[in-house]
Parts: sequence; C-alpha cells; structure tokens
Amino acid sequence: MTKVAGKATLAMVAELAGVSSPTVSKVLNGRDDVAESTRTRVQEALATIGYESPVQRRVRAAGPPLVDFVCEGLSSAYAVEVLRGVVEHAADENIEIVLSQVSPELLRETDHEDWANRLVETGRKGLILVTSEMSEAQLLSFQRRNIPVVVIDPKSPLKDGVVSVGATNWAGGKAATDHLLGLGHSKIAYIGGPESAECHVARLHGYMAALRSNGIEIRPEYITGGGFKSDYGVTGLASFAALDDPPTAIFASSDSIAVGVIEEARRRGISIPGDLSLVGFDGTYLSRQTMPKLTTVAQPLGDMGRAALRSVLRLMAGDTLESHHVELATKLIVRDSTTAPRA
Amino acid sequence: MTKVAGKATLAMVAELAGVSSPTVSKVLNGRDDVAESTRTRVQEALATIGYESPVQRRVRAAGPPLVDFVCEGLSSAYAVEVLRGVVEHAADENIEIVLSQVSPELLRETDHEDWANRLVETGRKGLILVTSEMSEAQLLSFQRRNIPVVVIDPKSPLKDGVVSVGATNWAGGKAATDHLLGLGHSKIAYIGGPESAECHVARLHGYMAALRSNGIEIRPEYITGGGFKSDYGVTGLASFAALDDPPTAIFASSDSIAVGVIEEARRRGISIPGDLSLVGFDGTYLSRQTMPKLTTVAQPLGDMGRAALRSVLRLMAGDTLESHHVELATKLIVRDSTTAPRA
DNA sequence: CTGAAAGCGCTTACAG
DNA sequence: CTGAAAGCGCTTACAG
Repeated sequence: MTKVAGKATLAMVAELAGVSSPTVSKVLNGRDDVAESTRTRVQEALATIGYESPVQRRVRAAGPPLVDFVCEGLSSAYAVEVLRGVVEHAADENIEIVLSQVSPELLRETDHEDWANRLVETGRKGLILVTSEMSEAQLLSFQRRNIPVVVIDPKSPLKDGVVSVGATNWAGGKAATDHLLGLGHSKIAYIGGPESAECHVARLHGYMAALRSNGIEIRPEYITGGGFKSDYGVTGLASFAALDDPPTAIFASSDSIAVGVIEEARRRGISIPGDLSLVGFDGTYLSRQTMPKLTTVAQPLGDMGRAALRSVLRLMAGDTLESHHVELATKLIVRDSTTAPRA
Repeated sequence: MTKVAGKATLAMVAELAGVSSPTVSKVLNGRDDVAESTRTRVQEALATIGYESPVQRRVRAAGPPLVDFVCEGLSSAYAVEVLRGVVEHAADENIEIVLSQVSPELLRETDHEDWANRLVETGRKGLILVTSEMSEAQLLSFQRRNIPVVVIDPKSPLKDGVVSVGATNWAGGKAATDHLLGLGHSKIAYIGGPESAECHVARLHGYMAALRSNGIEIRPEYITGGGFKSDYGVTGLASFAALDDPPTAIFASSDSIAVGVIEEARRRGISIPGDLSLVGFDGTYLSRQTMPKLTTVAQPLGDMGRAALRSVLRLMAGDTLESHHVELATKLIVRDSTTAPRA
C-alpha cells in the first residue's frame, strides 16, 4: 500500500497494471470496452497507488474534507444541539459540514444511486444523518462507494455494518422513574412518543422496569402518547385527569411533551410540583426555560454529534470500529418540577 | 452575454480579452503579476463568456451549487435563526450550504488570497457572513474572483459594493421606547451592546430620539452596557438600583440582556412588570420562554437569512442589486413584561 | 479489446 | 507585466 498522495499519475497506474494509459482512462470513466479481467487489474492498481483524478486532487488540496449533515430542518432544538456538537468538532478537525435539509418524502423519492454518485463527484467524504428513515438500498449505495455513514438516534434498529450513535434511553427512562419512586410516588404515568420510535420503546421499558422492580403493577391507563410534540402532553394530562384514580407523577418522554403538560396543568389549576410531579426527557433549552424549571433526563446531544463525526472520520481513515452502535449516557437533572406526593 | 455553458475554453476568453492564454490562467489563479487593467479586462471576458474551470464544471454537473455560511458558532439563538432561514430558502432553490465556524482571531490570521482561492477551487459560489469583522483586503480578494458576499447585520458600515442585510435597528429602538412612553413611563433606562456595534448605536439613537421628541431629557446615568450577554443585564440593573432616582422601565438591547435583568430583579425582589417594565430586542425563543413573557422588538432573522441567500443568488446570476444594503422591518411584540408605572 | 499517436486544455518557466 | 514555447496529464480516434 504505497500511497504517495498528490503524485500518482495515470501513467504510473498503467505501468503497475501492465496496460497503457488510455486503458486506465477508460476504466476511470466507466467505459465498457474493457475486458473484465483488465478492469479488475487496473482497479487494483488504482487502489494500490491511491490514484486521484486532477479534480479530486484539486478539491482535496483546496480545502478541508466535506461531510454532509442531513436533517429534517433546524426547527427542533434537538437537531440544532446535535449540529452544534458536530460543527464544533469539525472546526477542531479541519472538516467542513454541508447542511442538507431533507424531508422524509424527498428522501424516499430520491434515486439512491444518483445521490451516492453526486456525493462522490462533489468530494463528500462522509454522511451524518439526523433523520428518520433511510432505506437499506440507500445505505448499500453509500457502502459500495466507501462513503461512511453514521446515523444519530436511529428510529429503528439498523442492519449490521451501519454505524449509529444514540443515548441510553432505557437507563434514562429507568432513572426518571426511579427518581419519582424515590420521592414516594407510586402512581406514575408515562406519556410517550410514536410507537415506531426505538427510543420511545426503550424509555417506556425503562419506566416499566423501574416500576416492576419496586413491585408496582403497570396500569395501562397510565400509559399514553403517540408523538414527541407538546400536544401529546396536553391530551395526555387531560386523559389522566379524567381517571378515577389519577397519577401523582408523570414521566414525559420529551421536554416538548412536558411543556404541554405544564400548559394544560395551568389551565386546570393543577399545581406542579404541588399536585403533580413531572419529569421530562432531552434536556434542551426548553427544560431550562419552563416555569417551574423542569426536572429532566438530559441527552448529551452535542457529544452525540461529536461522537458521530469522530466515527465518520475514523471510517474515512480506514479504521474498523469496535462497535456499530454506541450509546452515550443520559443524566437525570433534578430541578423544580418534582417533589414528594401529598400525604 | 453569450453563455455557452460547458464549452467556453480559456483560449476563447484570451481571444476576447485580447491577451494570451497564460495571462488568463494567471487571473484565474489569483496571481498578482497581472496589471490591474488587464485583470479587469480578463474578468469581463470571463463573465461575458461564462467561463468555468474544469473543476467547476465537474462540480456543477455533479450537484447543487455550494454557498458558505460563516458564523462564530451555533450557541447564539441569533445565528441559528438566521441559518434556519438560509437553509429553508436553500432547500427551495436547490442550493447546499456549507457551515463554517470561524473565530474572529482565525479570521484575522487566515491568508485572504488562500481563502478566496480555496473557495473558487472547491466550487463555492457565494458567501454569507454572520460574523463581526472582515477586513477590506479580504473582501477585495473575494471580489477579484467574482465570489458574491453578503454580510448579515454588519458591525460597522461597509464599503460600497459589499452587500449587507440588516434590520431597522433605529426604528426598533424608537418603537420600544415609544411603547414605554405610551404606557406613561418617563424614567426609561437603556442597556446596550458593545460601542463598536452599529446595531447598538442605532438602537441607542432610536431610544434617544423617542425621548427627545417627547421632551424628556436624556440622563447619562440611565445608559449603560458593553455587550449583548445576560451579564450586562445583571450589572445594568444593579447600577440602576443604586441610583437615588431609579428608572421605572428598561429597554434592553437584546433578549439575553433582558434575561439578565429578570434574574437580577428576582434576586432583589423587584417585580416585573409591577415595579419595573422591561422591553427586550431580537425576539428569539428566549423572549417566549421567560417568566413573565418578554415584550420585545423582534428582528425577522429567518427572513434576513432568506434575503441574504436571495441576494447571493442574484449576484451569482450576474444581476445588479438596487441597493448594497437592505434593512428588514423590526416589529414590537407586546407581551407581559410591560405595564403602566405605579402612580 | 488494446495501445501508439495525435490532440486538448491548462500551467509553468523564462526571455524580453 | 506579458506571451511564445515547452510541458503535463488526460482523452479521443482509430488501426490492428
């Protein structure tokens, strides 16, 4: 593996492969008038020498490598805080980040091969995804072209070989519930995200594990949800309030949901934490700005972004990662929205 | 204007400009051994013919144009909201945004010519700056290479020919102060940003204009500041509280400053708006999340981002802009932090 | 299917 | 400061 970067010419590759320059040129340009065996030999020579076309060389010499950050937009504090981590690490590592906003629909319509080709031709060296769904075919297109992809908090489990970074959702859900149990609550409800989201499922199971290991029965009427927006907090609290035996505490699986609970509680004259204790999840700025300040399970979003970029860089360098999925620790932050239940 | 894209060669440009190919090559590569008049002639020929280097051609064929967004980081809500506008407009226009985080120091150290060359060679088509200082030499380097630059809310006035987008800071400062006057306040203080910031100066003058046209004397002890962070709100309120005749209202020239005022007021048992009315500036999420909710002068940050990108695209297309500076309207948003003074 | 030869577009080194 | 000449690296057209 003798890579003399910035020096390899097409003629050198030709010599190593034992063919002429025109033949190498044909292989590079994907012409089909080349014998398959010759093509293979040339491709090996290209890899051995580490050949780069003038365009690639220029782009590389001209500036830092480009890594794409693909998200559904910057309206969620979640995406912004992950991006901040990515951008800070990028500045340290002399990498530049290309920001693409992609709707899930667009993602499904886009031709995989086209997208992957474009990435290669524009010199992108890797991809960080903060967006829901990505088809297997799409991920394969990237892999075939040796473009490293790292997914942040994937909604559903990924095939082996696709790298992802997440947070310890189960442990976070358990920590939130344990905190409420520790304060003396036993009637603890849960408002969750969409069924399809792995992270919601993990948080819910953490919640249930905490209850069970304290010998507390799980009451289906205490579990509701459907999404991470604040609406679910409003409707969730409404449904709990209608019960004969309403909960004395709620674990909301996002800070947005918790904000909805706070709004609805205010409308109903329910005092937080006096009448109802509340724990959120995410730890974005939302949780710092509510009244009362929200006890929440913080995800290390910036660190997740940093870790994702670090993995992309290691994959770019040809490293093999120890694990295709990493979970960073969540952390319970106790503020003013939780207290012991009324006697 | 005969643009035969994908056909123009350097030799054609040379013929049109009446020079040799090597000379055109020098201009393209930003060499300095070219007479200024020759350079101009060649640049006109380049523009007329619509010349693209092989690299640019390849990059363009491969994907959407790249525009750089340069900021000091994503920790300010200000930068994030501008960026959101840019990214949304970029998605509509099929443009991709490269996010660069640059410290002012780094900016000063970086070699202008290197940076500009890198932009051309990596196919960047324009630049949006949300960062304080940019030397005249730097801006010249961009102009020499026909890279459109748009500055968001420049700290100091720019040379003619450099395009910028801002908000009506003077009018906003006046509107904030008029609102307080309208409620019956006459002892109105101001906490401002750094002396060097144009936008602070404009807001301060708007404040003073409102007072003067109501026949109210300007009291130097009612004017303080030094930066836009919340610390200045804390120290500002402290200094006003120490006065024999403290103000009954404060106009803070950023939401962050206002947050500092709220914190310090809480510590001192000063009720807002009961004892003290407060107006902020910016209208970022901060102003929505405070307790009480903040009356503030909103800047149309997303629209400013969109306008900046639109200007870059027009300049890329060779349009001449009507004006090298545009100010978008600010808007007073009345919430819960202002009321009539105690009798 | 392959490669010697010609060609293309740009850059470099240097004489004036 | 400019450009004729040489050169570089790749591609194309075509003979075998």
